[in-house]
Amino acid sequence: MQQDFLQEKQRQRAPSARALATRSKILNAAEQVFARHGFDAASMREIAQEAGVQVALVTHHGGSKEELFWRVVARRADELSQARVDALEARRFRGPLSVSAIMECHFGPYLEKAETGGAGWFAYARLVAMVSADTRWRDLAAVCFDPTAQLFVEEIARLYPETPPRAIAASFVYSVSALIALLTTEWRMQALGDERESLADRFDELITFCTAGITATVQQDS
Amino acid sequence: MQQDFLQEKQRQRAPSARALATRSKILNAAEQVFARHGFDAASMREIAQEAGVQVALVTHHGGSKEELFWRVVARRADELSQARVDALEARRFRGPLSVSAIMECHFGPYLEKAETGGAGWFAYARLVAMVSADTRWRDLAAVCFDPTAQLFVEEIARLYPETPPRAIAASFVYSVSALIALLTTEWRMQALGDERESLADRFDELITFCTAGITATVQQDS
DNA sequence: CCTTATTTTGTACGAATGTTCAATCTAAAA
DNA sequence: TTTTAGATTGAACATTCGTACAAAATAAGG
Repeated sequence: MQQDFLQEKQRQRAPSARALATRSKILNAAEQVFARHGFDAASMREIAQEAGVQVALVTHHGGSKEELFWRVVARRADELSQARVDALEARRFRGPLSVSAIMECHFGPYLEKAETGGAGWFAYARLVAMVSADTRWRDLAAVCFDPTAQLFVEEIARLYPETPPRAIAASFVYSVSALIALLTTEWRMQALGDERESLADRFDELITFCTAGITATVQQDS
Repeated sequence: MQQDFLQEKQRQRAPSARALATRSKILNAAEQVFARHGFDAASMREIAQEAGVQVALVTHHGGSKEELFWRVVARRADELSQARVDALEARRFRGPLSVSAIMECHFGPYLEKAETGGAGWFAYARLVAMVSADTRWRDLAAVCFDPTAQLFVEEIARLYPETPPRAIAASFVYSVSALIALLTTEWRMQALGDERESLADRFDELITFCTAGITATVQQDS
């Protein structure tokens, strides 16, 4: 994805290897702190401390607090969006698509990254929840999330040409919100009697839930 | 619901009618400001200004900022929980329950209140989203939300005795998260092509979605 | 080696925050 | 009417916040 929303300032030299390392260290620290406290309660000072650098260095690499949040979200969103589109393309070659296949192409790549990529991707899930819930991040969502989501909605719409797109868009948003709930409100499920099981099993269950929901909705509205 | 988590200080006189009025004015103002900016970005000063009173008066009636948030959430949660339980009881007299009937008893009372009760209930939806997403409100959710949710989960579990409760709890959380998404991320749905329609129609669609999802999940896991 | 762009440090500023407290006003109770 | 608990005001406190800036350290390019 082209990141034209915040270009780097003009450089005369390429950033040094060490600079790139600290830059990544700062983004990781910001990701953890933002996920832990939310945007407003997170402080630049805690981010700096978590990264082991000075406060001004965070500003130097990340820009303002708001710009820093953009960079943190966009970094993972770009990687994940690419993986989702790739999964969809690969699946297309293996025959005609179904609703469950499309949802697997959307949920699957995140599962793989979360299982192998450590705490960063779980923190990212909390950031997605924040961005989706707060109208303040409208533009961020429009840049980072909407294009890929639009792609998947259209893919489902192709399966049901006589169903109005709005019904599909709504049920897709419900599905994504359920995914975010799975990743961010595990404590609430446990409080209601859901003991821990493997993340992969939960994903299978979720895909069953969403596929049935989407199918029932489009059939009712067509 | 018994509100033992923060009792009033001992009084020698009953609060005057005017005091009760300003108290309610403050809770309403806090509700709006919390919903608008989130807990951390909301300021006691903006709440005071919105209520047309001094800052110290907000503290006097609401306690600390955190206590004030509890009071704001608990006020609506108690009323809504009562309505949901009443709806379930009333429905039981009209014959055997189904999944869709149970979900209607959960979603319906909110719809009625939102359609007649003005902006307060829409603000409350945003507060529920915050509480559900942030582990900081674990105790608040346990007191205000979990008992009623537990009741509905058990009601569904009674329909499928051979299904493990955790599958039902998970799909119920997915359903509630979809309801919250419907109420708080309308802008995201519109960005994906969902034009505005009546709230009641959206609720019908959502119940279709959730009923199908729950039914498919419990049948797969039994 | 020397120059210079970049990275990193340390510090400081002004603004905004939640909370507290004494003083004043209101109205219920005696 | 007198008394007094409670409601309301206004101002102040200490703290934390995001940001800016100059100086020092680093490393790349000539």
